[in-house]
Amino acid sequence: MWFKIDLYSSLSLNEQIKMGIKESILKGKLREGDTLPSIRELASSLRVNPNTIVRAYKDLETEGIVIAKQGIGYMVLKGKAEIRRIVLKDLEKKFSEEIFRFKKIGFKLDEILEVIKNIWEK
Amino acid sequence: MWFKIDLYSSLSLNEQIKMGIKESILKGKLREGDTLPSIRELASSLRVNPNTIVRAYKDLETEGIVIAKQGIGYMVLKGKAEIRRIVLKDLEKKFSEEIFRFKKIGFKLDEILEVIKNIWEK
DNA sequence: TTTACTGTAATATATGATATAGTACAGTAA
DNA sequence: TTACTGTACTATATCATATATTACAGTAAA
Repeated sequence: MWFKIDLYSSLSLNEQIKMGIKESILKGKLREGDTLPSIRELASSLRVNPNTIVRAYKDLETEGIVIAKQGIGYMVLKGKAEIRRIVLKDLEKKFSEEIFRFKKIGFKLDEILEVIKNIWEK
Repeated sequence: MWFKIDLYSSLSLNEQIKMGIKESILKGKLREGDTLPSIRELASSLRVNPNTIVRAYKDLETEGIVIAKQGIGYMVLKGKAEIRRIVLKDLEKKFSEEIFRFKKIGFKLDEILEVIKNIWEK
């Protein structure tokens, strides 16, 4: 498969799978119009329960990234550029609450940016 | 009390309490040498189980921010400046994994900084 | 039509993290 | 002695996450 599961990640399996599919699109391993690996196939190759794949695929469908076709499979609806935008939006949502907390406490934007740069350089 | 608990926060009670104490120091409501509210007192004022406060206080002690004194209470060991540094380090740790993921995928630092700025301006 | 794939649905169970409940013990100080 | 402190321990509850299992339904090719 195009990505692997890290049992020690802070991300849940569900999130890792969704991210894995998005990354696959970004890397060009999946393109608009392609079908995702079947639920049972991905489940067995990642050694994960099929229900877990079902949930991830449905979430991706809700996000508008793929569409389900009974008896056929899941088809990719978005290309690289759109996924880039979506993923950056995901990041924004994920960091929002924490950043606001810091803003409220009285930290300055530059201090936060500095933290990000520090992480980046490691 | 100097802070409140948000039952709908994405942060656990434990994390909210630890953050609440740190913020209290940053706001000058708690100073080096002060004693924290007693475990039972804070538990009842936040309407939270005493065990939850115990855990939070012990975590703060592990971080070196307070020290326990049997029969007396918990005493604050750090001032504003040190807490500022600690809290920024906390942020760095919290964001690291996610930022690295983006770096690895091929995003540029500037794109991430842009996301942070977007959040900040809202 | 049969076969072998697809997705879908539903119920039950397991696990771990988090928080609660309650009781008992130990140190401090007035 | 009294009334506060922190500490320790065991039990229970809740929720999110993931697993296990079985059954049903759509698609396509032999």
